[in-house]
Amino acid sequence: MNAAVKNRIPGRTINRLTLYKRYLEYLLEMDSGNNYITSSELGEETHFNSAIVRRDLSCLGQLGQRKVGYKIDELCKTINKVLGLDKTWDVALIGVGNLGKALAVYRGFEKLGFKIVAIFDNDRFKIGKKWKGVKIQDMKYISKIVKQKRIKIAIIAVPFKAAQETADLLIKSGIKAILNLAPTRLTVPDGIKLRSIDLAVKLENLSHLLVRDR
Amino acid sequence: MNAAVKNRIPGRTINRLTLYKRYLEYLLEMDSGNNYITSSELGEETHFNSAIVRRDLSCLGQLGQRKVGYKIDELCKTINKVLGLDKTWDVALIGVGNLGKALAVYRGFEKLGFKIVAIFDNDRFKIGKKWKGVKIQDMKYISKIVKQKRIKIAIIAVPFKAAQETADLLIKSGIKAILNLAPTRLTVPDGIKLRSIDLAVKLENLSHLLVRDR
DNA sequence: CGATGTGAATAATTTCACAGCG
DNA sequence: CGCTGTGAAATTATTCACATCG
Repeated sequence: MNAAVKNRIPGRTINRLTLYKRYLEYLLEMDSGNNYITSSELGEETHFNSAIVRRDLSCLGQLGQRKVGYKIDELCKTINKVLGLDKTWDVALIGVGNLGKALAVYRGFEKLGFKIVAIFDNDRFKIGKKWKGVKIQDMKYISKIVKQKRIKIAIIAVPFKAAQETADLLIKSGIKAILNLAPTRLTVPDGIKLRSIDLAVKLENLSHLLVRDR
Repeated sequence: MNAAVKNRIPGRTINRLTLYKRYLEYLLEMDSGNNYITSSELGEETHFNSAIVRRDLSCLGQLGQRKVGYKIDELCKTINKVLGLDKTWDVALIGVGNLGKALAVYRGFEKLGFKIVAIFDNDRFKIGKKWKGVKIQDMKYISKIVKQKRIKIAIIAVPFKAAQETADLLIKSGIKAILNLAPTRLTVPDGIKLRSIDLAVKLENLSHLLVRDR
């Protein structure tokens, strides 16, 4: 059934890899002169136990050098590869409310390797406008353009009532991964990757913690 | 050391409670006529196993009725109480870039019980403007106003370079819980609640999944 | 020596499966 | 009967602790 189960890296590990990598890139940018980093240093910086740093990194192969640590640039490159960041991903953004707009103009994406190449909305006052050089198009062209450009990743930033039908349409058009920012649980077929950012979950978690501790 | 460790509800459970509650509220709004819901129905809807739904809900006390299920309105009320949502929380928003603006004008918050009562930025072109009736103020007044209004929750939506110092200032001013939207790991003292929303983590998780499965 | 990599121990979370009860 | 609530098993994740090796 599962073809690709050799050495599946745990989901939590993947999340931490992003955080490790962010710090490694910061170090490289700083050019501190230090070429190596130990698991304890990396752990301290990212607030994880050094043992889990080592176990996480051991998923990537034998990268460390005893007594020295991990070579920063090499480790960084390996993590990027595992995260699929050795290429740039074309991304479709659906919905240009304030949140969508925030994403559309956010420059950080491209640095990470995600390039918004298509933007859709169904507000006729927005259609035709450009954000960072990308024209906002009518949502009725989603299927055509996603297919044409072979886009694999989409960000859904539409109102929650429209989120599921948007997802369905995207998937029918060939999208393989969805980042859902609408505050609703999406249902997607097997094989489609889905991650959600849910503000309410985070906020209510905080308020719970506040009342829990008196 | 820990005064409030009687019946601490697991963090994952708390996250799911938000999702259960969202569906329950939807049902109440629909007024479908059905007053009860079973763990299987709730689980199916929220994509969780019915056993974990039952275990989660059992943390709240003995709420279910055998053969019938859980009374929707009662369950909803209990969850809200546990999540600290039986009152409205005043929230401070720091940073009115696109992301901050998206949050400032987002009407969903208030419905959840979070009211943005103070907005700060240090861009003098933004200071003085109003968003949804709340004036944007100079960040130098953070301490004064947070103390004055006794605000406990803050959302940080400033550029990542300013995030840590903003957090430090907020905490010194009496903030007890922070939702961090800046793409950086914050360090906060014990007792301060911190949750982060990290777009990069989510996106890179997706790209990893795409390359993992071919 | 001093760091990694990893078995083994521990902890946390989820799932199974069923007793118990209205 | 049909559901909840929950022991017990299974699974997953983290931490300890140390053999190993450059």
